[in-house]
This record gives sequence, C-alpha cells and structure tokens, in this order.
Amino acid sequence: MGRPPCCDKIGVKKGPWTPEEDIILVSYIQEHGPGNWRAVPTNTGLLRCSKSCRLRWTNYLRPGIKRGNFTEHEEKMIIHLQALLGNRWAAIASYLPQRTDNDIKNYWNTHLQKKLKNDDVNNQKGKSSFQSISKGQWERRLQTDIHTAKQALCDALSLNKKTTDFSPNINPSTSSFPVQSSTNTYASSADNISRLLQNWMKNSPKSSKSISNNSATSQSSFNNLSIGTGSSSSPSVGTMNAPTPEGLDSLFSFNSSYNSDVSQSVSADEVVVFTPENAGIFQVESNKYNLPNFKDENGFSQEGISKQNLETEVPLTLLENWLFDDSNVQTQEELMGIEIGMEWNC
DNA sequence: AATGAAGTCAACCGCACAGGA
DNA sequence: CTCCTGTGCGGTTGACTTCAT
Repeated sequence: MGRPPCCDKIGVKKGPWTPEEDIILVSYIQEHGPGNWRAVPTNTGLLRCSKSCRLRWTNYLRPGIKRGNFTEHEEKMIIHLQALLGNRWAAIASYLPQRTDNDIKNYWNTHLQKKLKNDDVNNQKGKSSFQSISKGQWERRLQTDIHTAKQALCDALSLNKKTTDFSPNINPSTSSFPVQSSTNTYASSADNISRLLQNWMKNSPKSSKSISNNSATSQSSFNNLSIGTGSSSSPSVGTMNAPTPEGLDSLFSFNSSYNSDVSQSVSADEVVVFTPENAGIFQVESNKYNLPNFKDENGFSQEGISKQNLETEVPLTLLENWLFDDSNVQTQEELMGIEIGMEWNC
C-alpha cells in the first residue's frame, strides 16, 4: 500500500512564500508552538501543505537562523565536518548554530565544492591549503576527529546529567530556548522578519524606544493587516488572529551587541529595538513577555531537537578548536599517539 | 542596452525513520 | 507485529539575480 501524499495536492499553493503567509505562520507558531504541522494549514487557512510550512519555518522563519555570508570560521568547519561526516547536512548544521542544513548544503554545493576543486588543482601545484597534510595524515586526522567527537559526546552526555549552564554557546533554536529564566536568546530569522516588519517599524514612533511591556498587544487582532513590502498589496490575510505590528514589536527585539562569537555572555537587561539594520539574534525577556509557546513544555524545543540534541549539545569549543586550528596538526598527530581504538570511558 | 551564461538559494520531492495505535 | 502518521533528511529543481560578452 502506497504512502499517501503528505497533503492534498489540489488547491495547495507552491512556490515562494509571501510576507503575509510568513506572518500567518509565525503568528500561529508563536501561539501554538511548532509541531503538528498537519494541522497548521487547516488552522491558519494557509494554502500550503504541512511539509511546506515546516520547511518554511525550519529553514527561514525559525528563531536562531543567521543568514548572509558564511564566515571563514564557518567555512572551515563545514569543510572539515563534511570530510568527517559526509553529506549529513543536518549533523553538520548541528555544529553550526544559526545555520540551517539547507543553507549549509547550498553553500557547499555552490561555493565550497568549487573551492575545494580549485584547491585540489592548486594542490597539484603544491599550493593547496591542505598541502601540509598528506593523505595518510588526513586519514589519521579523521580518526582523531572521530575520537574527539566521541569524547565530546561523552562530555555532553555527562553534562546533560547535571547541566544548568545554558550558555549561549548552544544552538539557540534548541537548547538555549527553554530554560533561561530571565532572558532567552531569541535569534530571529533576521532579514526576513525584519523585512516584513520594516515598514511597520519605520512608521511607528516606537521604533527607537524599548519594546513595549504590554504582552497583550501581541495577541491583538491581525485583521486588515497591510504589509508594505515588495509586491504585497493584499489587505487582509488568514483566518486567525495574529500580532499587530505593535504586537510583533513587543515580541521581537534584537540584541545589537550580538556577534558571531556565540560564547559571549548576554546581559539579561540587554534589550534592543528590532530594526532591519541590527537584525540578528534578538532576545525576548521571557519574564516580561508572554511567550509560552516557545517554551519546552509546549513542544517548541521538541522540534528538530529530538535527533539533534546530542549533537547540538556537544561542546562546540572542543570540536571547533580542533576544526579550526590547522596549525594544530602536530598536536593532533601527537594525539594520535593515543590509542585510536580507545574505549568510551564515560 | 540587450542577451545569454553562470551562479545562487528557496522550495519541492520522495524516501526513511520513529513512535503510537 | 503491522499499519499509519508525522517528521526529518538529502537530493534536486527552477525562479531569480548577477555577470560577461
């Protein structure tokens, strides 16, 4: 018996998402939390299949997504992790907070493959960045990595048993969300949502002040919404209530001091106005703003976490240190002196 | 300025897997 | 144990943008 299609193909809209659809989806998830995707089109009135909704959320709208150019740091990580893990993009993505597997996959296919190919050509001429690593060294290095990953996993597992330290060093889409009592590092999908809200913010006198502490506004009516982006012109959307611009304003505020160094600490009182310019990670003061559905018990952290949890919570620094420190080859080789087949000792 | 090629990336497709009934 | 549903994942597509001629 064949598997039925994930959704009724008739009347299902395909292609790029409109800002209106995005807002409907975000609003719905803000209200109900992610999960139960099959119910999303029905409950929101979106003419999208559940899969499409999930994809849109996880790859574009989900908090914690960083867009734009990959840093050299990220690039190196991808290269190394791809060598280690193969095309397991989700696993690779779990080591790169803020990046989606789709993003990484695209970046690999469009940039890195080409780049490595060039490197390979250069390698023939003895100019490759990898020239210092012979094939044998590379294999051994992979072995080291496996060992390192195992060790990191062990560390993570043991940490899990007693962990209360949720440093921002963890994928904000997963572990950093649930528990911080005073402040959640709530990373927006940045440009996208900011684009959606750009005009709202622009037209709002509140654009330069701190976010409202009136959480009730976030539940205001969404009727007659008009979005001033691009081709958008439809006056009202959806069959559900969603935040007004003010409501979203109160929901999303960016931490302008955030940078790629995710290990830095974040002040609990650091609330910055959400603007397109500082779009990036933003924070929600959970004790001020009512965001029940982004919390663990409502299934938010269940999304995309179940499988990735272990990988995500591997201390990044351990792997990163290894991954990025090309100059570290010698040390790694020394490490290789340690018995490779060493047993898991956790 | 026009046109075609190449590049980019959001979104789709279909398979696999987990878990509940 | 089997079936069914929901979800995750990797590969691929195609619309759009940028670049080169």
